[in-house]
Amino acid sequence: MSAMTRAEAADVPDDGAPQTPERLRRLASRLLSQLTTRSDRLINEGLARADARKWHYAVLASLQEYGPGSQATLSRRTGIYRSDMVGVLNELTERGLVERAPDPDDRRRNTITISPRGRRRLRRLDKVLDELHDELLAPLSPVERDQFARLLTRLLDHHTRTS
Amino acid sequence: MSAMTRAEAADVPDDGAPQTPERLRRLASRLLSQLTTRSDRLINEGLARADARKWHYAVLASLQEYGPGSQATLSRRTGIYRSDMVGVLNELTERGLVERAPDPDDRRRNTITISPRGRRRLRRLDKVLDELHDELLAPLSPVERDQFARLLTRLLDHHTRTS
DNA sequence: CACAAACGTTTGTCGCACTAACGTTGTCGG
DNA sequence: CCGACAACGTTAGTGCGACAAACGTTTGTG
Repeated sequence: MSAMTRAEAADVPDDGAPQTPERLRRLASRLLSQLTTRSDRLINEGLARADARKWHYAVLASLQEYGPGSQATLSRRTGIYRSDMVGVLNELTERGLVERAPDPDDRRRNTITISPRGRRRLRRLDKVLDELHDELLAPLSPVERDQFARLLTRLLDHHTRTS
Repeated sequence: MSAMTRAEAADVPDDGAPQTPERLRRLASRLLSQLTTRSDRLINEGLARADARKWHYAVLASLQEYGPGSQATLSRRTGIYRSDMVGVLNELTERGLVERAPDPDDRRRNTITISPRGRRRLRRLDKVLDELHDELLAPLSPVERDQFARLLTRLLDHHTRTS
């Protein structure tokens, strides 16, 4: 009970390796959040270099694939909260990537439309994100990347149904 | 260019399904952060019910496995920033789970020691976390859980070496 | 002995998920 | 027809996690 305490704190000079406790190394939740921290940083910095944020991409992709929609619709499709959607759309309109116009059929809504410039931007961001994901998933083979994505999708699906 | 716009915003009443764009569904970074959001919430709420936070677990596990250490050492072992470590250790000492005493050999440091109560708490939290991870990984078979953990570990390792 | 480095601490920043509240506008049941 | 209610866009604010900056104290090092 007292023999093996202070094993490295005084004796061993702590050679480089951060010595993560095994309990933590095995914890899926921890692996997830740690990896996500790195991943988010990687993606955010990459997108920032292209004057974009991931929310921009989400909105542009949604508009491209499903056509125009109200802010609330976009909110549901992208998972961005409607509170935060306001700012995102401000940024996108500033850059001329989308257009925000009041919906004549329902004057509570704004109709958001992607612009030609927005489409070009989306294609650009597709490339940027492709490269970034190559970096993110570098240690994995194509097959493993697929496995990984499938596992993530299954877990995410389960926890969104069971919300 | 105008035929398929407003495809669902007006015509279809948007039946339940949130219609996530395919571009987003395939994005590993997005899957990661979405899942981590859910995972973090699950874990945080579960630990909160046991009057704990995940940082508590990290520190207790580190102390148990490697013995006492200074706050800076703990910081490196757990990945918690030294700025935040202060508060965590306050909470842990308040609950009598660790002891913080000035190190006589180096008066800059505090030596943090786990208490018997801390050890009991750690065992309790082991159980709590086991149950929570069962919920988190529910859709996966044991083999798949292992695959998942290995993939995460490999990715994380890669991005910590290449930090 | 001067200087740099490590330690613990306080304070603050940034991004993200999320809540609360408000005024406006549409819907629907009696 | 109207009164209750819901949806919309917007503003402001909360909580949390990761992190930077700066400070006084203490300790090794040239």
